Amino acid sequence: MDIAGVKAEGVEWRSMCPISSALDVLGDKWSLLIVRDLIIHGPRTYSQFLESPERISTNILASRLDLLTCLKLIERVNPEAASRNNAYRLTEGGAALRPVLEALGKWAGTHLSAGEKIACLHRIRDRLSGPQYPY
Amino acid sequence: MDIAGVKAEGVEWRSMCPISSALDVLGDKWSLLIVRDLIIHGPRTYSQFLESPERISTNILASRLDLLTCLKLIERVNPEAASRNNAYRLTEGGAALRPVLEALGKWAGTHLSAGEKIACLHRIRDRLSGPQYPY
DNA sequence: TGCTAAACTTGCAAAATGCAAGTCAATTTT
DNA sequence: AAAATTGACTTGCATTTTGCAAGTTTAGCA
Repeated sequence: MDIAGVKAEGVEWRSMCPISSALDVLGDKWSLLIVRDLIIHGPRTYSQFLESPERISTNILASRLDLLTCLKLIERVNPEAASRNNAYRLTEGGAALRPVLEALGKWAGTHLSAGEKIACLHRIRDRLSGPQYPY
Repeated sequence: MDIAGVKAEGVEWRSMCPISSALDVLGDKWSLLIVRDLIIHGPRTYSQFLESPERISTNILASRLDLLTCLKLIERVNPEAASRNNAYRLTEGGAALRPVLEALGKWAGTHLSAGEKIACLHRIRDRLSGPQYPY
C-alpha cells in the first residue's frame, strides 16, 4: 500500500541492529550537529543554524530539519504559527541523544585532538584520484 | 609542505568543536558499523566484514578500513604478515568508541524501534524527485 | 605447477552534497 | 498603504560520494 507515492511497507532498515538503524537515520555529517546546536543553545531558528561555524548549506539544512521533524526528534516551538521566526526545539526523543553526543565529544577530545591525524581526512578522496599518503 | 601530493597543512576540521571533528571522521553510515563488528566479534578479516547483515560493498569497505587504519583506530593483528587472513582489530583509540556505540544502541532501542518512523527514511530522496508524504 | 580463494581495484551509473541564485510570504519602513 | 526588507526556504547545476558488478593479484594449498 502506498501513501502519496511513498511505499509504506517494504521500507527496511539495513538490518535489525539498533546501531545500524541509528546510523540509517543519523549517520551523516550534519544531523547530529543540528541536535548539538539545540542542546547547546536551546530553541533555534533556521537562520541561527546557518550561523554555526560548520556552515551548513541551506538546502541540506532544510532537508535535515525536515527529516528530524518527521522522526519527531525536533518540533516547532509554535506548531500553529507560520515558519518565520518559529524556532525548532528538541522533543524528548531528540533530547535523549545527549548521552550519544557527550560520549562522542569525550572520545574526540581524548583520541582525536592530536594534529597528526588530520591529514587522514583526505584519505578516501586520494584513493580515487591522487597519489597515496605513505603510512 | 606537501607529502606525496597530500597537503599536510591547510587541512582543516569544519570547526574546533570535538563533536564536529568526530563527525568529520566517523559521520557516515559505515565506519561505526565496522567498529561495532570488531567490538562484537573481536578481530575480523575483510571477508568476514562482508558477511555482516548490512552488506557493505567491497570498495567502501576497503576505503573505510584504510581510513580507520590511518586514524589508528584499527590495525592488523599481524603487522608484518601479508594481508591474506590477516585480521583487523581495534586499537585502544578504536576500543574507546565503545561508549559511543552503547549510547547509540541504547537510544535507538528506546526511541527508534517504533515501526511508524521507518517511512521517514525516504524523506530526503522524496524532496528531490517525488511527491511528499503527508505528515 | 596449477588452482583456489581472500583481499582488494576498477569502471561506471546513481545518489547525495555544496554552492549560488531565486522565490515567497510576513514584517517593517516610509 | 505601498515599498523595501528579511527570514525561510527552493531550485539548478557542478562536484563528490556511493553502490554494484566485474576484474586483478597473490598467498597458500593439492
